[in-house]
Amino acid sequence: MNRYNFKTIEKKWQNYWEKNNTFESTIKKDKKKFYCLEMFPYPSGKIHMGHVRNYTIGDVLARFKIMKGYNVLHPMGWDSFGLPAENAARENNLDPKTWTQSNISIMKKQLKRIGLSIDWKREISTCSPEYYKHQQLFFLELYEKGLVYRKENYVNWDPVEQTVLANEQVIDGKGWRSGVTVERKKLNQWFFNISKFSEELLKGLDELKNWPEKVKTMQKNWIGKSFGCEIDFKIKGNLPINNIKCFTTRPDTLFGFSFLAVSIDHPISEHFLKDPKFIKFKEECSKTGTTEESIAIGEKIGFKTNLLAINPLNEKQKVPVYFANFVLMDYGFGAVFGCPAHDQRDLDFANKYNLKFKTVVKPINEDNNYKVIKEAYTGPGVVINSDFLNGFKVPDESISKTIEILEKKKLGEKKINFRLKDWGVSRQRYWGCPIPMAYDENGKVFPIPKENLPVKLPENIDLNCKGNPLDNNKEWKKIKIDGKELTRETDTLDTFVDSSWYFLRFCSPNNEKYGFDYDEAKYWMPVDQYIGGVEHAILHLLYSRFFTRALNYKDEKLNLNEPFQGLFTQGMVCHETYKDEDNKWLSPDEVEIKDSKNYYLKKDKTKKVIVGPSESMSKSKKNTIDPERIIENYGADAVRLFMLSDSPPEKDVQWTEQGIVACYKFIQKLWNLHEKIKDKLKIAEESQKNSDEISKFTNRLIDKINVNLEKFHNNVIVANFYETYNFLSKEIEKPINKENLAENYTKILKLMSPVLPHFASECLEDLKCDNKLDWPVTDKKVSTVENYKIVVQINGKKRDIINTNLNMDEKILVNKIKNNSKTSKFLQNKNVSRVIYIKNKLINLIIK
RNA sequence: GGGCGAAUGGCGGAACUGGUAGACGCGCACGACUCAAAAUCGUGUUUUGCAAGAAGUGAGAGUUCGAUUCUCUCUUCGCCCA
Repeated sequence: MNRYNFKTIEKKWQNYWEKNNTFESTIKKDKKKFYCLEMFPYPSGKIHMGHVRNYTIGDVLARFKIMKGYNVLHPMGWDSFGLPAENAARENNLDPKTWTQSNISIMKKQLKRIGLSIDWKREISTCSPEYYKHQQLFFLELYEKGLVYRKENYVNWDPVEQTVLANEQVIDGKGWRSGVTVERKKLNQWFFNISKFSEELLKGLDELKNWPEKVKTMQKNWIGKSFGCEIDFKIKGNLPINNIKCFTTRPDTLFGFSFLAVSIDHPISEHFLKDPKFIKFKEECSKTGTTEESIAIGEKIGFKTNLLAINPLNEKQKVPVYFANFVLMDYGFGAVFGCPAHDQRDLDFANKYNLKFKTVVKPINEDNNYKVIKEAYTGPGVVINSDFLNGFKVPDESISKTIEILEKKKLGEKKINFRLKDWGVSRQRYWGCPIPMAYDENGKVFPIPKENLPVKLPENIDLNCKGNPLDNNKEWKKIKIDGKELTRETDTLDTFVDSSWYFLRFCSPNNEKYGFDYDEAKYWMPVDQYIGGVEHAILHLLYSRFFTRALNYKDEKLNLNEPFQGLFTQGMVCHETYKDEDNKWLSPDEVEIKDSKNYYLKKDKTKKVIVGPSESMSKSKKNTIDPERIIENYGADAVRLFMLSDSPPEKDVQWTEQGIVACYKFIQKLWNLHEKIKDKLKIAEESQKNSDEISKFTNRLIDKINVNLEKFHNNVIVANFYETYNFLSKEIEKPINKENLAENYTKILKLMSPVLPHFASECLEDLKCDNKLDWPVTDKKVSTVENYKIVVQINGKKRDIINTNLNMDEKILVNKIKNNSKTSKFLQNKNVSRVIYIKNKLINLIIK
């Protein structure tokens, strides 16, 4: 028996697909389109198992849709701008372009070995001027539409990296990469006005029926719509300040007012800039980061002013005004009223500065003497100690009625507030898309004329300088526009901008005039199925949703709001972690498994290995497995099979050597079976009666695979394949009709081909079948109704399974059960008081 | 602290709209082949019991003829936000 030689066979089919342009996609208006997209990779140097899982899931779907007759677009590209290239270039004394391009060519080869149904003619790379010149044009268009603006803003400044960090790059007040405490710094930055779309982006989520609820909830929370009230507090004091506006979601606790806290960046701060104590306080504040998290965890500190704020509902009450580090200028109006009894942050603050406060909400089962002492009460209840608000139910009634009263008295106004802030896109980096702007000596902004695009990155730069290399490049910085001497913007765009429209570029990757062609984009968009890691649940997806809207804003030429119709977020690939006796990480290659409990060092078998928990593969823990080596040893089909088996795709999967070996062996077994079937087809009697068993099985299998593919139950599909093997290997031992076997076996191979494309293609060719890969349909001629197995329950307990005919009469069935040796013993001397009969499925006899 | 989700054999996991719990794989055990091993093939594998049977899907209740599935309370874990 021939062994299945995956090396030659996989290469053969990959060459075949490439030569025949099998996966090249063009617009075919008569066909239904399907745009299948996986998140494009960052070209870090090597593909990792996470990529393999991601692209296998996508590939199975794309191949399935192709076979179903859809016109499928399945492209691939490179998210090739970004910091790692700069860092690597600095370390190896290379330029980022060379480093990136060599990584791309390596990774492309590796991806091709997985056997993906990619249309490589559409390959794009975000770092190429052919890509980013369009992005610069979009930037200018958005600028014209008023969606891009420049403002001075406080940023998280990483003093080591010399760059601005996004909030999510600040962890525990420290830079995610440098680990150094982040500082606050004021810089001129470019912003995208994403907050203009807050409401739309929130509402749009309802349309996204094929998105995981989890992701939608995360986006909802991120956008953070809150209903509340804007209150104008009158201010008394020795400064020309008459009022301070606050936004609050809890106006119903206004009688619990104890202090007013404003951000250190609040406009009133200019009156204090000469006070050295205030300057000192400000410096102290800048030590804690600006993230909501660092503020929540960090100590709450305040600076007391001589100002007093008057409670609008009780003019006699005057409370102190503080500057406080926990109030953010860009949320609401940069000022909050403090109600310590019902907000933990306020309570911590009040206790620190010995401020008096009142309890104004009590839980329902407490009496009116209820008092908050150490823990703020934020739950539902009833308003107390609040004059005319007393008795209102918290929260719904109390909030809406308080707002009503405030509005009537002209003291406040109902307001909706969003947490979502505008998107700062300026990065002080070299390896990114240059922002096509320039300034005169007064700082006046001049957009680069569109005909001068692209603004290309200079080459041969010095990356080892401090700060932004572009800023240090005096020649590049100089530019003349209309005879005017100007200085270029030296910041580059956040790489999230690059990935906010690449799905549009794939529709017309070679269009030189514009980022995409409207007709082509209208045909292919939206992406029918987008697949990627859940770590992009918020930012990348939200930015892409914004950018699509922004491109369509005002002219509506694109006529598209939501770029991703369907979204699937796959889990990570995990592996056990190993350490030696000195607590140093070990890679799986260094470890030998003796039996399931004892692990030893390969090079020194007297030394035990400490096995840690399975965690997502990462270089730092050394628990990575190199896909290239695995494909080399076991073949692409085996890897694909393993990536789908074991765990549902949305959950993490555990990589094990045994698992991949089992998949490899299974393909061998399928091949052996294939050889047996071929023999059988040579000798099988044509006259042999047509057995329905195999047809019935195939019919059921088609139904199952269809359902499981649509629902991404990929692990169940693999189980279905194993069942199929088990069934077929027994079935072919029986006498069998030749035609019937050939027909059904062909169908089965086709069902397997999205998962095992090389293997299935080889077998189909070997059978000299038509090479047309159409998706099998069930054979309607095969009867499925002859025998029904019915579950017999007595008092709800399963006692037997019996064969019946379709829709058997209840009385006959009960009689049958009474005379059945297995069930009759439970019925002796008992009366059947009730019968529940679900035709063709189950019968339950209730006895007393 | 809030929101969302999960919990099923030794392990990963399956079970359609409330209708046979444990599919399928791994592991393990036994057997066949072999001088032997590997590979391969076969049989078994929730617990308990010789068996008939009984118990059993994190714990406790509830609805129902019937609950892994629905409701409530609790425990643990995960993710996100804070």
